[in-house]
Amino acid sequence: MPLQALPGFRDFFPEEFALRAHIFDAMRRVARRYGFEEYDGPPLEALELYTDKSGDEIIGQLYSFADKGGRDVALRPEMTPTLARMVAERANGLKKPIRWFSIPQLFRYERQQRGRLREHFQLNCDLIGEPGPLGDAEVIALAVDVMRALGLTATDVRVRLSDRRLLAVLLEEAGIGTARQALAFQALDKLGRSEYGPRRKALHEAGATDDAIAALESLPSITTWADLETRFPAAAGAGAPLRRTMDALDAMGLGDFVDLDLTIVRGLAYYTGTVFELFDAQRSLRAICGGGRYDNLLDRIGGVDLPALGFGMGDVVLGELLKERGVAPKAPASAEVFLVTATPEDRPAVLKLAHELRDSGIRVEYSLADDKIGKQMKLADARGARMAVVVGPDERARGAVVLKDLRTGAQQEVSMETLADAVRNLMGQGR
RNA sequence: GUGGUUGUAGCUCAAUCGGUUAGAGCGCCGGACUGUGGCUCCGGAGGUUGCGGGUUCAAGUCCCGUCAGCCACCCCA
Repeated sequence: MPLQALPGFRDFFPEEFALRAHIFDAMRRVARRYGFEEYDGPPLEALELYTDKSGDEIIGQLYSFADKGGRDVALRPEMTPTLARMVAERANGLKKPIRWFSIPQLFRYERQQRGRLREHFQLNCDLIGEPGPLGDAEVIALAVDVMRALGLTATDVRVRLSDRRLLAVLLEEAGIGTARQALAFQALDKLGRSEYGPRRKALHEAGATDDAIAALESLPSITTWADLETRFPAAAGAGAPLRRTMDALDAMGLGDFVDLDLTIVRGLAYYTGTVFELFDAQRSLRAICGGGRYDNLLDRIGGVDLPALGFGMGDVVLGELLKERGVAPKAPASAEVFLVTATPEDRPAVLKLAHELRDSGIRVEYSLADDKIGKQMKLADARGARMAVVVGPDERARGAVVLKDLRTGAQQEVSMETLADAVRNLMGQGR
């Protein structure tokens, strides 16, 4: 066996490529529907773009090396620094809010697992220059609509939504101040999992009281505004932006997808407000999508002080979910019409007709060898062709061919001049 | 990076206690059905049992290493 693809990298055979194209297509269609414009940047960047000011979380698993000129470079692990640079370059000339999206291939060097490779494609949508909660709703709605465009419903996929501004106040009220906030965020993220134990201990050692820890542990049980206002009457004000975001999603008719979930904090340190993740409803896969508001990041990276928010949605977990839910596309028929020669003398007519059909946009194939009709028909069938056109001497003498519907088996004689029309006519039926 | 677990045709799997030439279904290729596909029948190709070492008269099977997949951790784009 020849060399395989590197660990964590994928070969896309036609069937897999069909799934990828299906996902990309839904992403593009929906993003454009929201008025987002597509952009891209280089897949290889200077290492310092990531080590400098970006979140330290990523640099440990950068896919980096020295190029032949001795430059330290890295395959991009995320799109945000590139986006920040590009926006900063033209910030003055761009009408706000900026709505941009991209589907970059991203890389990271780490041990692969299911749903987590060394390479993936990720839809990135960012809304820049809008501080208000309607912007948050807009971006979350976009993510949800990609799910819907792919045939997923509120019983397949859930949005878990929180807000760091609200969390900070809640923790403060519970007796966990800003000094211990990072620890508390980590603990919150791990709550209910086996790794929570050590975080709890760390919190305790950092001086958090038993009451404060108990309050933190009760946050997952808060799933409605009523719960929140009952438990933290004084903190409800800090939840106002989040509430307006959720109200907007309700008004759009997408409320069914959304759960208030105070355990969502996101790993990246730069989030400053709304944070959200999309999961499969059964929670058996990793996150499909994650994002939030990062109002200070553009200033830090690009030197342009603009509020912003966005999300990343990877193709790997999403593809697995589509297969699991049975909404992945079947590989499309490679040819719609298959032309068959009865004798070698029919070849020129087949070539002419095939080319005319192709010119009119129909997917056409024909046997390249002078096989017997039966064998050519077998190939037509294997290709999934909707119909076959048999070109033989008898009909050809009359300027006609036989058009056969491979689904019903019915066939009719059609003049060569009207073949394209007859084909289109037949394709219009059924489907 | 750490720990656990699994590796047999393209795919899904079989092979007694360590015992002849590692099998089957599907798929693929070819043929029969002689101007018409699906069905059926016949034939064929395809394996260094992931790779390397060790134990043994004998290894797909036991041991060690390694690589790869999966799971958990780290981390989570």
